[in-house]
Amino acid sequence: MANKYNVQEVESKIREFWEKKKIYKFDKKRKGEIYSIDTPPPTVSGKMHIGHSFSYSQQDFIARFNRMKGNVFYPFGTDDNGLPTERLIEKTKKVKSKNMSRAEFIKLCLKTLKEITPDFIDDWKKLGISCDYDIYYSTIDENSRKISQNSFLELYGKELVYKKEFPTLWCPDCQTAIAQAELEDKEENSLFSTLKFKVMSSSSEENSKNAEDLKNAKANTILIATTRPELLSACVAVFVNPKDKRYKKLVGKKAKVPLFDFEVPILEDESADMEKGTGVLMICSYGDRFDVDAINRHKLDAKLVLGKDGKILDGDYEGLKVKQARKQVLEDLDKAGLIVDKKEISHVVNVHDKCGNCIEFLTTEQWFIKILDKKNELIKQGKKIKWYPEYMFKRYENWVNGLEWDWSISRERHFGIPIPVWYCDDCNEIILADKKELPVDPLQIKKKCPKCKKNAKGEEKVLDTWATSSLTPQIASNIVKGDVKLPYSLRPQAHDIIRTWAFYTIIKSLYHENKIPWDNVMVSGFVTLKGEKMSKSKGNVIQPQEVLENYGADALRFWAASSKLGEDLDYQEKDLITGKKFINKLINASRFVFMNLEDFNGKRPKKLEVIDELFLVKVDELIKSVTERFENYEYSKAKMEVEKFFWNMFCDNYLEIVKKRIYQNKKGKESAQYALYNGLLNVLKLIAPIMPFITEEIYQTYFKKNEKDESIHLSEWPVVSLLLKGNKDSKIAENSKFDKLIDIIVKVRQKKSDNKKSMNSEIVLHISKKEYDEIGDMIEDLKDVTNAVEVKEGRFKVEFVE
RNA sequence: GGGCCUAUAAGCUAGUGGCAAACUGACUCGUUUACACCGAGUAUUCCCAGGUUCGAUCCCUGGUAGGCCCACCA
Repeated sequence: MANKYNVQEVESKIREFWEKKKIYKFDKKRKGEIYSIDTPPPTVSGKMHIGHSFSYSQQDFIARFNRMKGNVFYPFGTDDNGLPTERLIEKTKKVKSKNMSRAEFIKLCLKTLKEITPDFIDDWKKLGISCDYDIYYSTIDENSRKISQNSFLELYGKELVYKKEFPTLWCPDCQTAIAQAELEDKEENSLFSTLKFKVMSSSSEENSKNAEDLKNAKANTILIATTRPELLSACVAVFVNPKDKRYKKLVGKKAKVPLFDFEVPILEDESADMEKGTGVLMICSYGDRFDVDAINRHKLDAKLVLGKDGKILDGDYEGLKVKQARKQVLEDLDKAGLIVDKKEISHVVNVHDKCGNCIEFLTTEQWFIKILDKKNELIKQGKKIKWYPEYMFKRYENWVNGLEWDWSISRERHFGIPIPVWYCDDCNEIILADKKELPVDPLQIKKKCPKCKKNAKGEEKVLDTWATSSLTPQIASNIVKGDVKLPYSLRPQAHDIIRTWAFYTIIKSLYHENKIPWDNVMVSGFVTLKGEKMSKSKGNVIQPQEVLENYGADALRFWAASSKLGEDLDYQEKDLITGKKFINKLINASRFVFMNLEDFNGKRPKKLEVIDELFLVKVDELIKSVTERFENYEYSKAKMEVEKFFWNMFCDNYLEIVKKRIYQNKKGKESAQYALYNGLLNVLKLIAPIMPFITEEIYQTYFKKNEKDESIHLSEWPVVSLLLKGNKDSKIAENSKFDKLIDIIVKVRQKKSDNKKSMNSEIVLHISKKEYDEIGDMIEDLKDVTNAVEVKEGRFKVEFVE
């Protein structure tokens, strides 16, 4: 091994070795239970970002640990069927999906994906993510399309999918329906305007044909505050609270909508908050979700004023976008003297998570999956899964409890998996695709209505990307022909998509297989920079490619292992440096160990020196603890324990203790060699899941000739019994002797330091009789490490030899 | 407004019902058979208040601050 460690060189050499030898190939015949991982397919976005490198490292620790304990199924996929991909293609290819035919655009998407995906995946390989990249899926490939469309058909058959015309969440910018889970909050400044509505003293007998009378009637005025004056023309009612005495007498009368001069009923409804605004609430179709509820409740007729493009449909404001219309309406109201008060407020509005634009409610025909009547069952499923950290289950539960709509799965997009249905032009019959023809694009295939034999029209909508990515376990299983079944062992993911990916996957596997999708979920946090979430807009982005270039994958992974599961981690350059130092130390210690192992035959000597045996007991304790840590997904503690042990126990103490014995060919040399060899090998194995490159490099350089396994990552996870033989209790008792020895060494070092002497200055050491008796069989070692010419009984004292 | 998480040294983090700890940084010292990307040593600390307890940084209650999710959108 070269003296100077060239990270780039070594890591790419090791990577090539892994690929050539197919170290991470899934082989179901390999012994050991299969630990299956539902790998998150990253959205193809050009480059891996730091958050990816963080969370994928964390799942890889677990994957590698389990590979050494048995067998691992670890596929890789990319998510590339939705809006983000459309946007990426539009941006990189400088095209507008809207201006292209669907077939043309899809062709371009697929072609571009083919170009960019390999480079994209390469970043994962460079990080040392140990997936079997041959078990690969894309959420737009044939297998995925087939499974996704099949899921749709199956759920339709079970009456869990339905189509309905309903006011749904709509993004005017993306021009598609969206799901509740795709909403995000955004703080926005708005003008909160108080408008004058005339109250007509109409009774039930009177109506508008007596216009003359009404005009003469004594017209009261009520004030209504709103942030959405552009929806005035869609006003369908005015609500007051039944308990509100101020407005009691108005109930049953009609209010005249300012500017538009039509009348709407004044109704009592609990939802009107007496404290808010003027206590009077106007209901428009549709300002928000409460308008939707209110209109349904009172069976009011909705008015359609907004088009799918977010523009006003007709009237004086036709063609204006929501915000323009708002401005114009306000100006006109102002001119007419209908505004009593205006104030600037800051409030939170719902925006689409993909584009950040305000959502609207539009009545459109959409496909839904039933979930509202299954809340309890879905929570029950969630409870069967083990969540790491445990409290993440709460987030899931809260989300399920707070659901208000069924899952809207259809999207008005070009690029996506088509919904496999046709509609008869004549009788509107829904014609389903045949399972055998999947995957299918209904726009490409002509069908006839089985009833009236007329031509049927293909559905233009596509499935939302979550409708497909919620099937990743089934998609991956299908690649290996069902060798891996649900439930998987593990779903790794970040906490922001509990309400989407985790939730939807749980729904699908409940509906399709009546199972939980996985036994365990491990939830990663985010990467922050100085406490702030990284984002391109803030410009505080760290590129993992640069980190890999400067420090290497092992150091990056070492950093990623320093945060507890579920917790956000602040990016700190110094952590990378610490990782790099640790790598260096591993290299140097290994070189030193093997410098002294040239005449070592690999066999266990008949008798181990006490100190060596005790050291190996320490290693055993470490193995036991680290194994438990990994089993509980506590990789950060595992890392910390190995790091600490290696640096302090192994290098600073044990190596120092046995140095002289080996240099000077003293008695017990073989015993020390044996302990060094096994101690180092086990430490390497314990840290291998976290730092796969350097451990492999050291294994190949020094251990391979004696060890049977082709790669350290295919070697067996260390087991405790190796060293802890015989009476366990007595070993532990003796073990405290080891600690005692360390205590004395520390005290001697302190004395030397106090006296400004070098660590290898010669001394005569005095220790108490009790100590002397206790560590009696290790006196030679004590002499070696403290450079004492003599150890005497008596009060503790360090005498310096001139 | 509801739920959840977090609060420990200058920084980042472990940890425990009984002398509070690692790493980085600071300071002092040392370095000739792995490593100066090293070794040894020193200093500094448990958010606030109340309770349980012989004893609380840890458990309980309340508060404060920060983060996340949800609700609020007239």
